[in-house]
This record gives sequence, C-alpha cells and structure tokens, in this order.
Amino acid sequence: MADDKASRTANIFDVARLAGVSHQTVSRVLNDMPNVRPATRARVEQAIAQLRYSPSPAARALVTRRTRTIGLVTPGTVDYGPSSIAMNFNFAARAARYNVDAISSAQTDAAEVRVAIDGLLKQRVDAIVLIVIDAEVLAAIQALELDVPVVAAAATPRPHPRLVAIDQYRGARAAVRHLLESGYTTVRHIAGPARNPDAIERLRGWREEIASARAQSTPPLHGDWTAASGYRIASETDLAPGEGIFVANDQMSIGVLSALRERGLRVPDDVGVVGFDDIPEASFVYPSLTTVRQDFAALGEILMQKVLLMVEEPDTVSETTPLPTRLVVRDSAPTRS
Amino acid sequence: MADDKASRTANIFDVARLAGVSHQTVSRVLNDMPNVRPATRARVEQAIAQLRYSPSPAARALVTRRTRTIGLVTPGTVDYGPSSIAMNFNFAARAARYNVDAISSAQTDAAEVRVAIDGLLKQRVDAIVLIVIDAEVLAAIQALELDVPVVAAAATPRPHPRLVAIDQYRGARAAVRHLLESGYTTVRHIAGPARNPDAIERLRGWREEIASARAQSTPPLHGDWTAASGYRIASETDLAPGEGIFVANDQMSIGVLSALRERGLRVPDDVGVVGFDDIPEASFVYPSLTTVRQDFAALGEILMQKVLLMVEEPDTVSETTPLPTRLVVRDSAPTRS
DNA sequence: AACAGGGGTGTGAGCGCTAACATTCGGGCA
DNA sequence: TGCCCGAATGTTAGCGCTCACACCCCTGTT
Repeated sequence: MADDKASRTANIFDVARLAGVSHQTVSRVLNDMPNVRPATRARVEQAIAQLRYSPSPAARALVTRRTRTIGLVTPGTVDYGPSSIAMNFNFAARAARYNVDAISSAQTDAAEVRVAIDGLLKQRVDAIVLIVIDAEVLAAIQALELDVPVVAAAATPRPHPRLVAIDQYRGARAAVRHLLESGYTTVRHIAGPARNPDAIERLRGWREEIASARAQSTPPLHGDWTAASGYRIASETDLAPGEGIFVANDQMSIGVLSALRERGLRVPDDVGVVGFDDIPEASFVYPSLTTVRQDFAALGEILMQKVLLMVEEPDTVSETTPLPTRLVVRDSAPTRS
Repeated sequence: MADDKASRTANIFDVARLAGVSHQTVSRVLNDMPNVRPATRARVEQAIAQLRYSPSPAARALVTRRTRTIGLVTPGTVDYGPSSIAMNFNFAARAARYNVDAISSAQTDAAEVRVAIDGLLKQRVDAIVLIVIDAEVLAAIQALELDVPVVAAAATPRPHPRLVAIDQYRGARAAVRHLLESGYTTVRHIAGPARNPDAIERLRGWREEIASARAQSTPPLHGDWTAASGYRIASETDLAPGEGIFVANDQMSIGVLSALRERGLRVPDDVGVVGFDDIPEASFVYPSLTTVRQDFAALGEILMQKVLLMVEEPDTVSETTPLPTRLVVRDSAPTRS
C-alpha cells in the first residue's frame, strides 16, 4: 500500500501534476470558476478522483477567512422542541454545504452562554445559531454586537430581523379559544419558565385570549417544561371542575394528567387539558392529548435561510413572519359546543 | 473604533510585537511549553488579553494536522436515548477542549452514513463518534479501516475495543426476571428495530432469561422505537392475562399501555409492563412505568475517554466493560412475590 | 498588418501558525 | 580564566490553499 512519498494525503499540487496543469487551475475547478476548458476540467476531476483528493478546509479557511461552519448553541436538555429544531437545522445546514459545530450549554445565565459563544468564535464560525434561550440571555447576546451574524430561534411579540420563530402567540390563543368554546368556564395556564421567550409568548396568547373572551383570569403557574413540574403544579393548585388548563408543553401536560388522575378529576369531563408541541407520544397518553403542533422542520429550514442571508448579504435581512401552528384535537379536550 | 490597521484581528506577530518577544515565544506560551521565563510569560499573556487575541484554529490545523474536532454522527431522530448520549458526549468533549462537528443522519443504510462520515473526514476531524447505528451499518463502517479513530456507542454480545455501551443484556435480563418473579407466567418482548445493536442485546437478554427460567417462549415483535409502533403491536397481538411484556423502550411502552387500556386489559393486574430508558415522563404515565434506567451521562464521558485514548495512544486501547443499568420499579410492574 | 480584447492558464505572495534548528546568555567547573 | 552546557529566546521554512496579477494565444476589428 506504499504510495509515492510516505503516502501522505494528496494536496492540490499532486493533483495539478497528475492532471498536467497548474495548482491554480485545480483551484478553479474546485471552486467552480468559469474559464476552464471542459477538457481541462475533466482531466482535473479525473486526477482528483484518482488521488481521492479533498481540499484542506484549514488551508482554505486560512486564506478565505471563512470556515463554512456554523456554531449551534443548544440548550443542555433533551426536550422535544429544541432537539427537533436543532436536528432540522442540522439537516438544512448540511443541504447548504455548511458544517455545524454544536455545543450544548445549560442556559442558566448569560455568562454560561457567553462561554459557549466565545468557544465558537475561537473556532471562527461564520455564524452562530441560538436555540430558545432565556429572554434576558438573548437580550444580552444581542447587545454584544459580535462581528459574526447571530440568529436565534425564539418567539417575541414583534418580528425581529435576527429572530425566527413559530407563532407561539397565536397557537396559544387557538388552544385557549378551543377550551373556552368547548364549554370550560375559564382556562388556567401552566406556563414554561418565566424567562423563556416561547413560554412568554404562549403566556401572552393565553392572557389575551382570556381577556378578549372576558373569562375569569387567574395567575399563571410556572413550571420548567418537565412532567415532574407539571405534576407538582397540578397537585398543588386549587382546581375547580369545569375549568380548562392550557399547559405550555406536552411533557408538563403528562405530569398534569397524572396529578388530575390522582386527585380524581376526570379529563375531559371535569377538566380539559391542552398541551403544546404535539410530541409523538401525545396520542398515546391517557387521555390522548389535545395539543398545538409546530412545524419544526420548516423552522430549521428558515433558520438556515436566514443564516445564509446574514452571511452573504447582511443588509437585506428583514423580519421573518412566524410560522403558523395547528391545533390537534384529541380526547383531553375534545370539540364540544 | 478604528484600530491600527483596518482593525483586522490580531495575529501572533501583533502579540509578539506588543510583548517585545518573538512570535515563537508567544507560540510557546499559547501551547504551555516549558522554558519560558515567568516574567516573559506574563508579558505575553498581558499582550494576548489586551489584543483579545485568540490563535487561528485554521493555521494551527494546517501545520499540526490536528483539528481538535470530533465528528459526531447522530441518528436523525429525537429519541431520548441517542439524544442523551449525544448531549452528554458534547459536554465531555467540551471539557476535554475538543469541538464537536455534529451531523444528523438517517441511518437507514450504510451509504447514508457513509456520506455523513465522508463529510466529516473532509473536515479533517480527529476522530468520529457514531451513536447507536444499525448493526450492519456499524459492521460496514468498522470494515472501512479509515485512518481516523472511530468509536461507536452500541451494545454487542462481547466487548469490543472500539465500542462503548451500557449493559443492555443484563438490563434486559433484570427486567424480564422482575416480571417473572412478580408472578407473570411468561414475558413477551416488544423489541426495537431488528438490526439495532441495543435492540438486539435487549432481545438476547430477554430470550436467555426466559430460557433459563424455563418460561414459555414467544416470538419477539419488532417495533421502531415509537409509541405508535408499540400501540400497533400491542393492539394486534394476541395477549393472555397473566403475561408480562418487556418493551424495548419507554416510548413504545407508552403506546403499549394505550393499546392495553383500549383492549380492557388492566396493568399491572392483567398484564405487567416493563420499559427501558427511564425517560423523565415514565413516572407520570398511567400506570407509572417500571423501567430500566441507563446512565447516559457516564456513557458520554466514557465515549470521550475512549476517543482521547484512541487519538493519543491508539495501541493501548482495550475493551470497555459495559455500564450497569438499574431497574426502577413502578406501578406497571410492581414487586410481588 | 497591426492591435485590442478576452478566454484560458500559470506564477508568486501570503494567510497565521508550529517544528526544527540557530543563537544568546549566564553560570558551574576544571 | 576559559570552556561547556543548558535554559531562554530568535530565525527560517513550510503546512495547503486562494487572490492578484502576468502571460499566452487566438479571434475580430480597423
């Protein structure tokens, strides 16, 4: 198996020599530049294949000052929503021939995330993507004015050029409206973390829908997205039969259903429950969960589109309209008039 | 904000000049080499801080031929187990000051994964980590003999130097034993995908425990890890009261519980159910799920340890003993004598 | 017939770092 | 006093690319 010279991997000069051209011509072929005769191009491509040559990203990055790598900061959890977004973003990035440098960071405070971002910057990523971070952390990062584009997946009351989101607000309103229209007297809200942007938007949607329906308002109860927190809150809270509960995600809903069961409150007869996300298990819990479905695949694509735009023509970047959601009605809050 | 010269980012020479030393001395400081006078080191460090200098990974990679980046191939799903492993590996990699180049790949066939791996190789990653891939795909990759270390998280009957795993086999045996000891006449198995290594080991554990207890054997039923598949299988299968069901993961268990409920089979009175993974929702489904807990955090660490070993001293790499699991008993299969 | 122009290709420099080697300097010892 | 040695530092040569520019040759125009 001994190649020419200690069988080190081929470089652009090896290819050039084999194809009988200069290294610059090889470079032109590699970068799809015009002004290369088809016959020459073919010879070069043949040489590339024969030597199993692939250009060194390091050498390229050194001179172009672009790494074709995007830094992705994911929350240090395995929650369905964030994980789905991350995964779909990964697909989209690959389709655009970008690499993803991923880093999981518990997003407890700005310092934590700052460290993660600094790590990515040291890698000279071309852009940074943040997934549903704490609202204050998000603000802190936005204020940083890094010299690399930063795009975040997070909901806000008004569209922002550097944010991409699913329409949590309208999704929440639809969920609450459904409960009210199904005859529940009012709707309580078991919310996500108080500073999570998506949680805030769901809460806002709930609050405004309650207000516009002139239903009785109650204070929101904040969980931490986990089933355990949903269970705890639903166990401790004073719930009247006839009320609906809008839970900010499906995992917490599972905890809520468990608590209601223990307390002898029947769902949907005594209490209606609507979740958010439509996790794959939502149809199979008992009772099956009415919930708000989000199109994470589309979000991943849009995230990447925005990244490309910010990297390539930062000036043209404008607000992105949040993606719509869809209410999926199941047994925990069936349609009744 | 105009710096000296068009405010391009500082390089090693800028630091050297500011500190009044040669660039090589700066390099020595950067790489923690000995033979630098403490006073000199301090001056250099001061200059680094003042210029906010950070060394270019591209330039480094170009000369050292190491990128300090590990390629991570994750399945293109958001399943709890693989996601947890990926996340914990990410933490461990960061702790070891390595970057993670992540790539999600639907692991349907070897070609698919091959493309993902080739992409990582083109990035010149120092090592590749594969997460619970199809067994045949795994074999195909192992056979490839890439010139980069490849470590996989996947269970096998016998330990392998390039694999790291949690002891699925013994976990499965414990689960099945628990059901038998609790009085169920025999235990059926709703397995994972037929070619998934972890699924295969869980199946093997089930089969051998059944055999050694001389309980009646039944054919395994293969799902695809989703609640929907668990539901479908449990709906279609002929189940006798008094039997236990060992389900290869918790999501499928949720589907199974749903199907049993519809069929009027009570859990645990008529049928006992044990899952695998101990997802955070396991305590909150109805009835709460007896399951096998895996220590994904530890697995992530061990994965990284193995990677480091393979990168730094490939010859000393030996088999790793699979990590133990823990049976968590809840209502779907309580302890009874 | 001379020349402008452009497609096709080659040459040289330099991106920012590390590795290898060269040099300096200050003792300790004969 | 001179020499040697090792610690501390400097110098030079690439790593493998792209960019800017130089060059060639053929065609079409005046």
